[in-house]
Amino acid sequence: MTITQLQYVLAVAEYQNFTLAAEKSFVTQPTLSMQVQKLEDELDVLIFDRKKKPISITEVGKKIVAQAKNIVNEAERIKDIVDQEKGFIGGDFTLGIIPTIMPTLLPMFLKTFINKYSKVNLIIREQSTEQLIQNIQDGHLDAGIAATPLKTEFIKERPLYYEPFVGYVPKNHRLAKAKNLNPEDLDISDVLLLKDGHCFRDGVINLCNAPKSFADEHFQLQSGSFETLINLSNEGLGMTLLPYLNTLELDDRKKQNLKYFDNPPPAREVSLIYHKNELKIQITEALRDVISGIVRGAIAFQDVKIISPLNK
Amino acid sequence: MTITQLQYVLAVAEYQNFTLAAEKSFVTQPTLSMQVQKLEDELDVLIFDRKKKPISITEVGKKIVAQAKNIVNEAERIKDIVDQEKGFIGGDFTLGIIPTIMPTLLPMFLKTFINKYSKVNLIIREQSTEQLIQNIQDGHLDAGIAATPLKTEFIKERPLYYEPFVGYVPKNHRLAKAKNLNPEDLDISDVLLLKDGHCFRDGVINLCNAPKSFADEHFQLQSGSFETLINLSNEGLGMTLLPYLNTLELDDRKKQNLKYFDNPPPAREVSLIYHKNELKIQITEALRDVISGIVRGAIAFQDVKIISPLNK
DNA sequence: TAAAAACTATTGATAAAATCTATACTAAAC
DNA sequence: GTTTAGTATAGATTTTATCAATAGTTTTTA
Repeated sequence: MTITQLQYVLAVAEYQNFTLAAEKSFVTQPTLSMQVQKLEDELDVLIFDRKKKPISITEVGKKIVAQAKNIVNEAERIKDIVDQEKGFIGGDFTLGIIPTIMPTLLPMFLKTFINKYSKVNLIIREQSTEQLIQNIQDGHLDAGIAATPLKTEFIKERPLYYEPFVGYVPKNHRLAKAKNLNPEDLDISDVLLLKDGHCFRDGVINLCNAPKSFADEHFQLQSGSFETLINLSNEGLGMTLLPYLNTLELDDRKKQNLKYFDNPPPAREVSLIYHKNELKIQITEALRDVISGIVRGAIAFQDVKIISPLNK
Repeated sequence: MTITQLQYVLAVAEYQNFTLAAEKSFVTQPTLSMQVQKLEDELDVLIFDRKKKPISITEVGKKIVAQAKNIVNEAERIKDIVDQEKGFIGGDFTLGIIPTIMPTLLPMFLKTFINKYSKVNLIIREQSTEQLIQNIQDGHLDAGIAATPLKTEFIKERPLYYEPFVGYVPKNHRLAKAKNLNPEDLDISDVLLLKDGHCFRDGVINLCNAPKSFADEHFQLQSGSFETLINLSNEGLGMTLLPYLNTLELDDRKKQNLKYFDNPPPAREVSLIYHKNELKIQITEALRDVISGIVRGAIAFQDVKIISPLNK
C-alpha cells in the first residue's frame, strides 16, 4: 500500500471514472488502473464495482475511501509542518466567498494580502454557504468566508467581524420619519429580499421573526443584488435591509434613506471557515490576520445582536 | 513521500540508530539510510541530527515523527477495515496484564480464547499499570488488562468485571470474631500490603483512607505475591486483603479465615484497556467477549463500591 | 440488433525506484 | 593514535511504476 495508490483510489471515487481519474492524477489510465488493482489485490477486496456504469463503490470500498482520504490528508500535513517550521507561507490556496460578502469585502483585503504573501496563489470562488460547506468538507476549498454560526461538523469558524444590518427606507415609506429602526417595527411583507439561497435573505427573515413558510409564499420580488433591491425600493415597492459594508459606497442621495437600528443593532457574524483538520492553517491564519486587521478600521460597532444565517 | 519512508523514520526515531532500525525493518542499513535521506530531501529539512551519538531528533523531526506515527497507524487501519468486513480475526495480538490479575484471570480465558480464535497469535506480557499505559501509547501492546479507572488520555477502558476485595483475617486478629467487614474497621497499620508499584496496594491504601505519606513510611513487610501475604498473616503479622478471584483456590482451612465486606463491598474495576485509535479492534472486542462471558459465571456481585487503583 | 462509442483491462517495453553488497567515511571510545 | 561503532556513498541488481498500444467490455446510438 502506498500513498500514491490511495490517491488514485480517491480520484476514482471522486470522478467515478478511471480514465478521468487518471487524467486528473496526471498519469495514464493503465497506470492508475494497475495501481488500484494492486491495492485491491493486496487487501484482497474489490474497492470498485466496474460492472456498473458509472462505476460504483463497494461497501468496503466506501470505508476504505473514507480512510484513504484521512491518510492522504494527514500525509499532506507533513509538508505543512515543515512549512510552518520554516515560516514559509505559499502555494495554492482556494477561498470561497458567499455572494453578499464578496463584492464589498474582497476589494478591501485582496491587494494587501497578495502583496504581503506574494508566494500564495490565491484562487477565489463565489459560492453559496451550502456549496462552501460541501467543498470545504471535500477538500476542494481551503477556506471560506460566510455568515455564521453554522454549527457544522468538521468545520471551524473564526469570526472576522460583525456587520450590522442597515435599513434602506425610501421617502414615502411608513417608517420614513422614524429616527432609528427597531426589529419590531419591521414587517416582513414589505421588506424586499434577495432571492432564495442567499443566507442574508434567511438572516433578514430571522430578524423579522417571520415563519419560514410565510416568507416562502409571499415574495416574488427577489433579486440577487442589493443594487436591484435599492432600485425597487425607490420605486415604492417596500423597504429593504443591507449589510453595513454595502452602505458605504452609496451616493449621498441614497445614503439619506439609510436608517440605522437602535443599539444593539442586529448584525451578521462573518467568519473565516475551514476544515477542522486545519490543513494549510498557516495561510488561513495569515488571511485572517489581514482581513480582521483591515476590517477593524471599517467597522467600529461593539455591541451587536447576532442574527442566525440559517433558515430554520 | 511513501508510507515505507515514514516507517523507516519511525524505526530510526525509536531505536536512535540507523543500523538497528534497518535490522528491525528487515532491510539493509544503506537502504534505510537512503530512504530517510530521500524524505529529508523532499521535505528539505533534517529529521535526525546524525552528528551526535546516539542520534538525536531535530525539533521539526519530532513533529514529523509524531505525524508519521499517526499516518502509519491510520494506514494500518485500512487492513483492519478489510478484516472486519471479512469477519477475519487473526494475526499477532500482544496483551499486557498486571501481576495481581494475571495468575487468576489468565487460566480462566486463555484456552477458550485460543480455541475460538485459533488464527490469533496471542502474546502475553506481565507488566505494571504504568508500563501498560506506556506500551499501549507506543503501540507496543495492542491491549492491556488492568484495574481502572485510569483517566488516561489516548486510552479507552472497557470494564470486564468488578472484583470485590475480601479480607483475610487470621484467628488471633482483633477482627477475627466479626461477621462481616466494614471499610471503617480497617486500620492500615495492620494490613499487609503488596510491594510498591502494584496498583492493588494503592487500592487497599485508598480503601483504608490512609494518607499516601503515612503508608509509605510504615510498612516494610511488602511482598509481590498474595501467597506470601497470607502466610505472613497466618504468622500473626496482621490481616490482609485479597481480590475475590484469589480466594477461590484457597484450601478449606484458609477459606475459614476469609471475611467478606458488608454490601456494597469495595471492589476493583478490571478493564480491558487499549489505544483510542482502536487498531485491531476486532480482536480486542473478541477478547472482551470471551473474558466477560467467562467471568460472568464466576463473579455474581451486583452492587459494588469501586475503589480507585491510583495513588493520589 | 448491429455498429459505434466509451470505458477498463492486458501486454510488452521502458524508465524509475528500491534494495543489496561492498566499501568509504566519521565520530566516539579506548 | 588506534580501534570500534555507526553512517554515507557507489555500483550492480531487482523490483516497481509508468507508458504506448491494443484487446476486451459494457453501454449508447442508429
